[in-house]
Amino acid sequence: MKENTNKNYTTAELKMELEAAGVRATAQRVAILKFMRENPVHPTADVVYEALSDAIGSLSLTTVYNTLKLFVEHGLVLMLTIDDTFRCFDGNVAMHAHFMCRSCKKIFDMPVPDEVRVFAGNMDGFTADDVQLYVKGVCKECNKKIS
Amino acid sequence: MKENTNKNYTTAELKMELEAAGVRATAQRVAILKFMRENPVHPTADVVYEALSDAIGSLSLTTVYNTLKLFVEHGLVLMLTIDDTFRCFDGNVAMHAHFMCRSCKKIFDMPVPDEVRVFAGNMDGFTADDVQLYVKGVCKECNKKIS
DNA sequence: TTGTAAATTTGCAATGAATTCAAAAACGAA
DNA sequence: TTCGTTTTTGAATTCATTGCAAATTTACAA
Repeated sequence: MKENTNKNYTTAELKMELEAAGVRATAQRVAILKFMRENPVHPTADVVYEALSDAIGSLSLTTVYNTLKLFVEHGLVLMLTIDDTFRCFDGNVAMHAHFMCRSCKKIFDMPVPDEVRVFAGNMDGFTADDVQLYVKGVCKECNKKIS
Repeated sequence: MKENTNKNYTTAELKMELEAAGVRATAQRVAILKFMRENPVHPTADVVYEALSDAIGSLSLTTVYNTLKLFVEHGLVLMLTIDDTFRCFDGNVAMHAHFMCRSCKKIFDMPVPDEVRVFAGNMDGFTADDVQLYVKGVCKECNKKIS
């Protein structure tokens, strides 16, 4: 529904972003943030690990788990829980909804109704820091195949 | 934010509901559906099992998992994926949002903005069958304790 | 009722994503 | 360089969920 602008990031840019967020800019963190920023996908920790383990021979899956958790805590990436069988992440932290296709399992980004944005501010006594709108069904492509 | 009306259900009512949904009404299924309908909580499979294993001595945790999965497939209960560390279920299938407190971990029901309801119909080529709005933050009670 | 095939339940073993932990490595300040 | 701290690594572990095969229950026909 929405194409991510897929620009490239320099190491300097990524280091600045990490330090601005208050996390030390190690080689592993720069590589993981670069992957999350440049790829408009919703990878699991394992997918990130597989994508980077060639370039960083020593990379450990534990480091990917730790780093993504750290990034979530510092607001650098989002954690999605749209599917209960795996945890995935999103390098696009701007507010948007997610659609997961029950057939092909792909996750799509979608715009969010304005009302959802203001929704979080309207809860007497409750303070919200994260709003996720998840939709499940069948995507355009799979609907074509079925009919 | 919203109190569930917590009426009692007769076995006859529950059996009728199961059969109307197309599932055979066994003793275990009636007991599990009764628990889900009468308790306005968001239990994990294990919580349901603990709640019922005294009354049904032979009950197996596997049966609870299988039955809740079956109920989800037949629209009798909802599965929530608001937290990635556990899967929980909701006996209230009317559309509503969920708020999870990061402090006490409780899950609250909330009304949903009307726009979210119509949202699912507005996606060119995509067909939606499930919409979940998850909000995380700190609940009223925990906010009081902190301040 | 009784027999029989199908559906359901049970309990234990297996799975696999995520975490723990302690040792090794990298870092940063002096 | 040295020292103390932070980060990374990988093997072992955890634990919620699932697989599976045997036991039980059910529906229904004879």
